[in-house]
Amino acid sequence: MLKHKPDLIDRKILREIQQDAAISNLELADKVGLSPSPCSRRVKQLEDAGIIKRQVTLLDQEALGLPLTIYVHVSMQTQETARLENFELTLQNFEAVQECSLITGSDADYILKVVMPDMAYYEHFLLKQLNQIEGVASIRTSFALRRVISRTTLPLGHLND
Amino acid sequence: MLKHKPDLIDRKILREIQQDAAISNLELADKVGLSPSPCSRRVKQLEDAGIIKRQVTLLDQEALGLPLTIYVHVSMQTQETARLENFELTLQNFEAVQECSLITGSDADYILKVVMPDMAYYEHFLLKQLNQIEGVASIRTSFALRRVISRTTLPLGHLND
DNA sequence: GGTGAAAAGCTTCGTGT
DNA sequence: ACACGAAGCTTTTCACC
Repeated sequence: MLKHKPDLIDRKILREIQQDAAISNLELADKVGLSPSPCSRRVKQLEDAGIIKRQVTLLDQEALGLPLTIYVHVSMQTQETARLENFELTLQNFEAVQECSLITGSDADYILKVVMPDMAYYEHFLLKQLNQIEGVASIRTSFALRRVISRTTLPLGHLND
Repeated sequence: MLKHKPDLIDRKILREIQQDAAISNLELADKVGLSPSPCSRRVKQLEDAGIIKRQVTLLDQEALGLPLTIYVHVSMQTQETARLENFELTLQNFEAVQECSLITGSDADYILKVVMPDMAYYEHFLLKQLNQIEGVASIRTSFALRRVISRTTLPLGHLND
């Protein structure tokens, strides 16, 4: 899906705004070596091309009282479409679930990343919510001891000419 | 780490700006039922309290030619501190690594989430980069067949009075 | 915390190169 | 396609209620 292949300046723009969405067009233009007008034009084009999705504010997990990050591997009894759909739909209701992917190459079917205030909350989530969903066969829990890398910036190196 | 416990209005603010960092203070104030001045005051307080970290722009993985999301479980030969530190430091150089956590409750030591343009890139990453790091014992690869949930918004429900 | 006004900043044009 | 410059607007920031 590479309709609008970003050139060198586009990539500079993307690099900057990925790190800081609050940057003004003026400062952005300066950093990428452009004047404000063509810079904002390029940003708009990148939005229209669907490359720029949206701007979000990142909060601090610890400061909000969510020190626990947990990776959960979920296996399903069957791979029936209806079962999977129901599982995925139910999961949408749990705000603690930051990520969920259907995966292959593992004994599990889904991998989840969830954040929690403490163990009591996780126990409740595990036994009363996740484990209650129809079709769940087994669950394996991995606690994150330490966050080594946590990035929202996508790599752009593969776009080089 | 709950120095400044956010009240109801704070939580409304956090909910809004988590979803859209581009919202103006005027519109934000309106949405949370405040006038602009106290609203911006609260946002500043939340920043000072370390609850608000920063604003970022999210890009589209597919539009950028990065259709592959891969979860990688890495086991280390030993848990020697120096080895782990070297592994973690080396990993910082790989922009494709979106997340990396040291985990327990699994046979693996680290779980990684990486994004890739295609299989050839991943093969290179796996054999020439990840596998070359001192102390890596074994690597298990799980391809994401489908992204079910991908959120950057932290849950706030546990803060309710 | 609300209201108002002033000041500062940004974005957006048009024009020219 | 980019640079420059002016106009117009929004936003932030006070002082005061």
